[in-house]
Amino acid sequence: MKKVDIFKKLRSSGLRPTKQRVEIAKFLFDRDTTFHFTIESLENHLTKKTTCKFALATIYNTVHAFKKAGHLSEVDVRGKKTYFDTNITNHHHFYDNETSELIDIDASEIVIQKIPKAPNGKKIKNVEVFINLKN
Amino acid sequence: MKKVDIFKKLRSSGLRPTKQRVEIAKFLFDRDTTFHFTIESLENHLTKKTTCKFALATIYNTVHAFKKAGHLSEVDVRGKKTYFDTNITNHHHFYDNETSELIDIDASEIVIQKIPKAPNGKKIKNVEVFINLKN
DNA sequence: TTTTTACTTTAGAATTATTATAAACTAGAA
DNA sequence: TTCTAGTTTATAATAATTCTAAAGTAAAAA
Ligand SMILES: [Mn+2]
Ligand SMILES: [Mn+2]
Ligand SMILES: [Zn+2]
Ligand SMILES: [Zn+2]
Repeated sequence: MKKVDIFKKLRSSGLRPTKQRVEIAKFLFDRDTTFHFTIESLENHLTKKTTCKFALATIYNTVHAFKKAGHLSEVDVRGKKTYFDTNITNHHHFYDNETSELIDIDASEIVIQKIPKAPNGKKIKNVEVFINLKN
Repeated sequence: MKKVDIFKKLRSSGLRPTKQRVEIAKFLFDRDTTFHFTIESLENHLTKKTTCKFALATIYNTVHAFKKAGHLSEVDVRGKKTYFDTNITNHHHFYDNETSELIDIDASEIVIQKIPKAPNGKKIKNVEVFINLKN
């Protein structure tokens, strides 16, 4: 991903390209495959692998701005911390409870044959399949 | 559900039948249909509809004991609060984001035709389908 | 370029859900 | 009854997240 694209992610999220935000965007989007992260894991990476300083609030604010702009999604995982996902396509997850690891499942890999109709006056927005793993 | 059964729930959870615990168990299990709740909604009910006093810690402890004994399950819902479920069968959920309401879907109402195999050395423990609703 | 303005970062405080603590209380065994 | 282990409770501690307001900076205006 080029610098231009990083700036595009920032601009389309209503964010000025400050050095903190550029570092965050580079880490999140300048890569070949998508991944899952928490604010904590993101902060760990940033403090270890970059030179600039990051206030926690800056990380929270930037991640939320990306999410609001549709550049990140959130995954529901049991537990206290929020998991984010750079894969914003419709997809599903394996969850390994031992390692707390999320693994993507492409939407095409799961086919649902039968599904109930939505209740009175409601529509189905999306269907999320979550597969818990054991050893 | 008879008093005997309430006592059985408590005993099988390793809990003595104190007045607080009996009230909690009666509210959770002495009814015809299962339901979903949070610690907060449970506390609201208990303080309004019963005469005895409940420390928050007692509610947390009792609910967790029921969960550990398998009398309650936990549902993953986006948000900060933990949702519990008196339906302990394998089942799925509709989630109405407008009202924050969970609606049960019986396991038989969803049929999955195709599912990926679990990664290396792992097995599938269970499959949870979560259907988000919109208006 | 300088000035100005609006936006941004930051440290620390506040908030919220949850869990831990330890003293006063109680169910049930002896 | 007495005794003991288990229980309730108020309160403190913890952990993730959000808020605040002062100091700093990007980019528009002059
Ligand atoms: Mn969650
Ligand atoms: Mn949750
Ligand atoms: Zn994913
Ligand atoms: Zn349910």
